[in-house]
Amino acid sequence: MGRPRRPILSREGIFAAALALVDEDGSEALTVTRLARRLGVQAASLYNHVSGREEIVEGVRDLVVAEMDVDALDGEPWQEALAVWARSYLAAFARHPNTAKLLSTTTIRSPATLAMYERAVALLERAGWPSDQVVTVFTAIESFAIGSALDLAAPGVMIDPSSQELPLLSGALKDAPPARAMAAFELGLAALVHGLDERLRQLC
Amino acid sequence: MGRPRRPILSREGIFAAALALVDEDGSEALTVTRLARRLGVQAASLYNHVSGREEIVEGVRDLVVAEMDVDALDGEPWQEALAVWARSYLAAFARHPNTAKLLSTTTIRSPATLAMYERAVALLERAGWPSDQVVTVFTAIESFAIGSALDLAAPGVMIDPSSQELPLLSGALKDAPPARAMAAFELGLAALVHGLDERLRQLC
DNA sequence: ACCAACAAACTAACGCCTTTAGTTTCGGAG
DNA sequence: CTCCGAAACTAAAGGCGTTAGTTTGTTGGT
Repeated sequence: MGRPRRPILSREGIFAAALALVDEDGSEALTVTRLARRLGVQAASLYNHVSGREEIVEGVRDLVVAEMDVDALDGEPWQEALAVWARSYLAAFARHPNTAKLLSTTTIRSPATLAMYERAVALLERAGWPSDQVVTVFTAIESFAIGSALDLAAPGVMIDPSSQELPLLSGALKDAPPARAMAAFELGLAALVHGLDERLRQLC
Repeated sequence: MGRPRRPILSREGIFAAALALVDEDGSEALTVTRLARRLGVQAASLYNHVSGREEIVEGVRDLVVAEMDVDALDGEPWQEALAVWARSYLAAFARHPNTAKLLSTTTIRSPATLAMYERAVALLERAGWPSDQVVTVFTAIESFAIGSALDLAAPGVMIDPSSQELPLLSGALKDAPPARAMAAFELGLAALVHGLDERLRQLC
């Protein structure tokens, strides 16, 4: 076949297709072979545009991070700014739940991600956090957000209703709100930010 | 070769070898082929003892969960009990950092894990949390713990020191404590538990 | 003591996967 | 117009999980 009259592939197109593939078929569906099939192309052709599967994953990460509200980190007060940003963080993963598993091991090399961190540091220093605690505070928030994103994508607790063991858990699950993961995120975020606020006040 | 005079394999041996393999060579090293090689056996032989790779992963999960201090969930007061348990949760993953990625997508089918949840529910109900919030509270804590475990296993922030961009982030990273992930966990845990405590008080 | 049944290893094979090497064809620059 | 590089291809190597069928050792009933 040789070179086509108009290029079929591009880095952006590959990343977008990869994200769509993960959204539709799950994180384990992101294989070079299946991605190529979706793009109407042989697997080897992708290697003209990207260095390998790993680079494709990083491309997906950039697309998801791009949906986060990084501008929120410029807001005031810091507690509110952090909460708004964290909500947009979770919202991005809520729109692409299957990417959470794919991206949870944070290979922090993506420029977009680093730029986001830079602004978060600025926010916390402006707020008066001592410089040796800035990274600690932000890490705590992000760990919570990542964990919540994974929980959001997890397929609810599977419990055998026939077994009479675990009566308390069964009951608690019945009473739990329908949007379990989201409710836990909001509750935890509020508690976390409130707790951090008191800690900061106590430092001054 | 046929049946050996004494069995070479057993479920427990397979799970233990799988955990050791992940500990030594990382989560992506857990393949049926490599696990078999480590056990001195052909890959297909494992299928006489386990149904497939997924069951092996669940076996690893059970081993890690077994290292957590579930008894802590019977303690008093609930804030302290939850904190002790969460620390043992993170400690288990600290001993086996590479398993975090393997287990983070919580297929909650393992009996040990469900039993742990049952006791957590009991703890929170004893503490006076309304029944429709028990699962929410526990989910928040566990999401934070899982996120922290992943962070613990992550290979620190890779930042190019030659590039003059990201000055704030570079500085903050220099000032951050050496055990960054652990410090973030302790700070976040304290804030989270404190915030939840205030929320509960406010409900009464 | 024999034989059937079962257990636990094996070999072979399928259909995926990632990646590399080499080939063909097209577009654009000199 | 020619030639170089871009962008598709085909072919292949080597690893993956899993299934099917085979061999051999152990054990329990007659």
